[in-house]
Amino acid sequence: MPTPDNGPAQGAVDLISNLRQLNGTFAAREQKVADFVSAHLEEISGMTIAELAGAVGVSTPTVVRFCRSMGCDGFREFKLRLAQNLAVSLQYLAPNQRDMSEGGAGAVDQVLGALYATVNVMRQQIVPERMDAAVQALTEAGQIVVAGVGGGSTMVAQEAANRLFRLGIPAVAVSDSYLLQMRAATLGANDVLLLVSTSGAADEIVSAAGIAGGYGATVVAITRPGSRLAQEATIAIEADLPEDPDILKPTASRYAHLVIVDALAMSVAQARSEATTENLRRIRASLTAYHGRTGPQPLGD
Amino acid sequence: MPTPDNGPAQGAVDLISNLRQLNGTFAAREQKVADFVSAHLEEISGMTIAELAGAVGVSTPTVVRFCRSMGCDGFREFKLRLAQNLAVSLQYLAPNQRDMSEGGAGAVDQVLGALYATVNVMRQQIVPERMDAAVQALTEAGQIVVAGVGGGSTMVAQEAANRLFRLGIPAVAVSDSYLLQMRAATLGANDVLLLVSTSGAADEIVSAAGIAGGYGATVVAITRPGSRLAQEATIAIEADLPEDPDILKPTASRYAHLVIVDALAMSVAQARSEATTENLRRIRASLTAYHGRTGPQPLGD
DNA sequence: GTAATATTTGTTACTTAGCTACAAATATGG
DNA sequence: CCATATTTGTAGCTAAGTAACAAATATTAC
Repeated sequence: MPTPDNGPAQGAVDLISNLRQLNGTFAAREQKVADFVSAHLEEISGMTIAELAGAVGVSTPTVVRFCRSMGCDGFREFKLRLAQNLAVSLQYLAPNQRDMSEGGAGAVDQVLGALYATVNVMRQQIVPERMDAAVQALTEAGQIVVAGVGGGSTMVAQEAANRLFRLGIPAVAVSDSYLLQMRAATLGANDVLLLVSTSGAADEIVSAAGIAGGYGATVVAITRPGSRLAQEATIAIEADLPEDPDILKPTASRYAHLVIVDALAMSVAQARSEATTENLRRIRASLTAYHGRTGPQPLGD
Repeated sequence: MPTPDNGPAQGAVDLISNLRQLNGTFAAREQKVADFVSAHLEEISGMTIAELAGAVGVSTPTVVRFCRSMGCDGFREFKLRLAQNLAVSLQYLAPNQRDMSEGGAGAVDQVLGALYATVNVMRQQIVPERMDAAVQALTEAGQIVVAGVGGGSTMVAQEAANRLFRLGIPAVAVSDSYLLQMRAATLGANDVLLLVSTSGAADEIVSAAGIAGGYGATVVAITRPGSRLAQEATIAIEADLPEDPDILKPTASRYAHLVIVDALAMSVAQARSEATTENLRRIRASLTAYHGRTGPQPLGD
């Protein structure tokens, strides 16, 4: 859909999603190649065309033809692009190879691995139309109430309120359950309730969505696909994110949610830029007067 | 320094930093190759060894030898690894090519671009020893006070306190300037003051660091290299992060700081795992009793 | 200062990887 | 059931990457 005709080897096209999309449309033996590639994504880049053909049980030209069907110029380019597409997650996700015990930077790498994996999955699942709809609702909102349950989501909610508030839109983050129900009941047709929940099953959140929706407010939810919250929401930005069962590790989905919030806030900012820049100028001016520093520095530190 | 002897082609080693590190130690003609590669990083993956050799003005075996010096098995592997290393930044950092105007997923991509860029820079600058030292201090801390100024850093500070608190260590986040000074004064030899500041120049933070340090507390700072805060801190985790001057865009350094905090918290958790798991078990049990759900779900949502 | 050794670099030759052209086999439609 | 498309494999070709050896250059010791 993003690229109706992939003519001269576009570097940015994601091979893997392309593979998923074309799945089923291949000729019989080419499909076998596709299956094998899907199952052994990481090894392909290190293989020769003969090895791959041998492993699949087809001839080498079939492999080349498969690469062409994928929009590549040949096997060489296919390998290269596949490697590049995978690199992001692979770079840090070297599975057992890395010692858990090595302290120092090891922990950083682990966090980064989870971060990359989560964020990439999120990127695949984002539906642009939903984002646009959410941006529009937020841009035109009279007031915005943001909420999230649990440690991670609370933080994201607060950050969302923070960012939106800076744009001159009355936005508050609510973390108390009862307060949330009350706030939800005060929202009207022109207001937005923005909810963040990894699971989408927390009662207080779903209930708040119902209440706000009942009063005609737009409910934007960042949550798991098909969850109760997703069903209740007016606009559901859905992402099914992998979570590490290891309870010692941090919840990586926070990052994905933060990215979504940042993207929404940025789009809203651009949409409202006239009103916004004036507001930011004022904030900056007051801060500069406060601690004297100037220069191209991000607001708020 | 991380890899004294790079024997059998370690996949995770970053070629580009390796290149910078080895710069100057190459033989004359190999150095010419290195220079050319540095200057044309992105094109290399698409070149043949003959093309590269021709462009540099050396023989093909010299190129192969250069690749070997870099720890690769040959030119093939070199190209592949270079492509992988570059992919991360290239994937989203396609400069002006991407339309600013395309809403929807475009904003997400922009945020992701900034995220990747920032986080990769951070990863390069992390000093493992500092991380280890910080982890040790935090692990053995009697109490921890966390603080950050400005929107982004405040969030990170709160998240840090949140994570550490879950591990059974008394940790609080302070956002009020005066309260921070007071809190800092109450810290003793066994306590830790964890400060987050992008600029490292905010008076209230630097002052708090001085006070806490004066009373013998360990001051851990996540901040800019050489900043006032970095100088004042006992353990400085330094990262010089690129910031987009566009005020509408989100502050990407938050992500880098969050990753550091997560990594620290995770390491502390592992260090204290005996005490920790019991604590987490209790939290989980109480939550489960509260909303009935179970399963391998991250704590707190 | 020169001989001896080590290091660096290029030339030649070889193996194999990837691609093209063509032919056989299979599927599709009338 | 035949004729036409489409798919697949075989054989051969080009060139890419590498190895082995030899020449050139730098380094060291006496």
